[in-house]
Amino acid sequence: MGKGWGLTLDSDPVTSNFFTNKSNSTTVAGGSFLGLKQHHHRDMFQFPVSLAGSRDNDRHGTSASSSPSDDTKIPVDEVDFFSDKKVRVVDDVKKESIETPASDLDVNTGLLLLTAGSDQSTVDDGVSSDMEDKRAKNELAQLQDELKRMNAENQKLKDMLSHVSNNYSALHMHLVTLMQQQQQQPQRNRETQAIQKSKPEEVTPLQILDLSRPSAAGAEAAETISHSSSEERTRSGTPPSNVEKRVNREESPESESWGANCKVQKLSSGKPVDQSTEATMRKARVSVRARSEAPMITDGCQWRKYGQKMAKGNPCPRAYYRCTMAVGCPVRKQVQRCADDRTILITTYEGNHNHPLPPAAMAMASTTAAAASMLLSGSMPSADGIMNPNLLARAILPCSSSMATISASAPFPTVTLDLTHSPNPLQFQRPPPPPTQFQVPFPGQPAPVSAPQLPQVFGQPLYNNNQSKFSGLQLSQEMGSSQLGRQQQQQHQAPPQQPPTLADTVSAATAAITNDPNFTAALAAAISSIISGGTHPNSSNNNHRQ
DNA sequence: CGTATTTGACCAGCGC
DNA sequence: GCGCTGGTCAAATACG
Repeated sequence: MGKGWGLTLDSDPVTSNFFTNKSNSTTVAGGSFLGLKQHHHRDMFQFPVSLAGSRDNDRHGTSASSSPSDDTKIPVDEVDFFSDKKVRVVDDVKKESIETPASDLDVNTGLLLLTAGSDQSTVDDGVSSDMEDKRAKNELAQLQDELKRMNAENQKLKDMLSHVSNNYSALHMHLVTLMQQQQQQPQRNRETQAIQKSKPEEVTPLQILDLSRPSAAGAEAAETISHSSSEERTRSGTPPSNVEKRVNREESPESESWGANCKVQKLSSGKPVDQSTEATMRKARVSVRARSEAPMITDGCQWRKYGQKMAKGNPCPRAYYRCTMAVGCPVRKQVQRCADDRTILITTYEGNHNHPLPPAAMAMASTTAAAASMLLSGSMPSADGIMNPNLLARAILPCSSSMATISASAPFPTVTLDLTHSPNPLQFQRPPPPPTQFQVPFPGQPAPVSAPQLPQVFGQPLYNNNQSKFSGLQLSQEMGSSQLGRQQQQQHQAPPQQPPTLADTVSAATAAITNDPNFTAALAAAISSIISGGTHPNSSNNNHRQ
């Protein structure tokens, strides 16, 4: 297992790092939202907010810039800078006497005032030190005000993000629940009869199928949304293992998926705590096929390898991981390369997280949870084992309705999200990375990615401390760092689309967060898509469309 | 030295 | 019952 890409993620990188300054010493003092923006990100996305603090950053960037984008920006910044300066020098005379409260512009130019003042002093030494002190104090006060304002703004943005995140989770889970109900309506009678034949005291299909537990999404808000259903499930108490066994045995084994159901049975009989819930959660499997040179795809979670086996029919070993983000998290995953195409990495998830997840993990977890939920809701208790694939596909990957397939022959109900197809040939125009690299550049990295660079997730540096495994999520391959430009490209290239549904919006946000190499872009896209509810600002989603 | 990974052993289910 | 297979455990090992 390669060590180079071992990464960890803060429990909540957005709230703990992203809105604070502790992570990046190179950022602008003052803690502005843009302060985290690094030079190589600059042309990827910019919030439509103009903060004074970014100017110094740009100035630093201009000193040793070599990229074309920098070249184009340098003169503008310089001109602005000095034009402000000129104005500033003239204004100094007034300011010395009246000490007016600082406007935003004043704060911005106040930094320049130091330079201007010093320059001026070389020309005119007659300015009294009293005035200098006064002016310096004034500037200090302005800066402090600005700092406060920035902090308040950061706090507001933080709150907004939290709110949006909660809303997203709630909406997502609500959608899943609604779709479950929609799917269950025509089947309920038949399923109930079937179950009652085998075991009359068994739990109802609704209880069995309720996989909308928000743990996979990791959001507390979602937990409250499905609180009642979770309670019901817990109170029901009856392990659905019998139903599972019956269902599983109706399906023939498939070499590429998790095989026997022995583990579920083991779990059901072994541990007393929450067995029914866990067993129910773990029987659904979501397989993600994605192209990746990395040994594992990034899903935002921390995993620990606990086993490796040679699977039948595949020369590549199958690795077993369990989630280590929380003690006792039941989520496991298998990672195996496709026998036919070694560049395809098959990651199979099972279970739902019992702990909050960082946004990076939420994207994948909620997607897989939705897939598992709807898979089970449509197929698990029924004999045909098939739900409406279009509905599932649209709900999971609305942008790639042909890429979500359901394996009816798997020993476990398994939905496969095939993310190996790229509808956009532009995505493959970039030179292929070295074998040890990830195809998806990490957020915060300039493209192309080079392996030794410290990867970042969502604009935050990741600690390369070998605590866990992280690599590039391949939900959409070849997402370059120039995300915004590509998105704009894709907006033009994308075929005519149906009016976006809620699932579209949710998945768009998910995909954006998951794929985007620049968290600010992804965040903005997610927020925008959720808030606007239909404009698809993140056309990265269109990567999946065909 | 603590933690993660490796890898052989072990267990259970399933088919013959 | 036996062998095959998938999945997990845990001691040994590697690594920082």
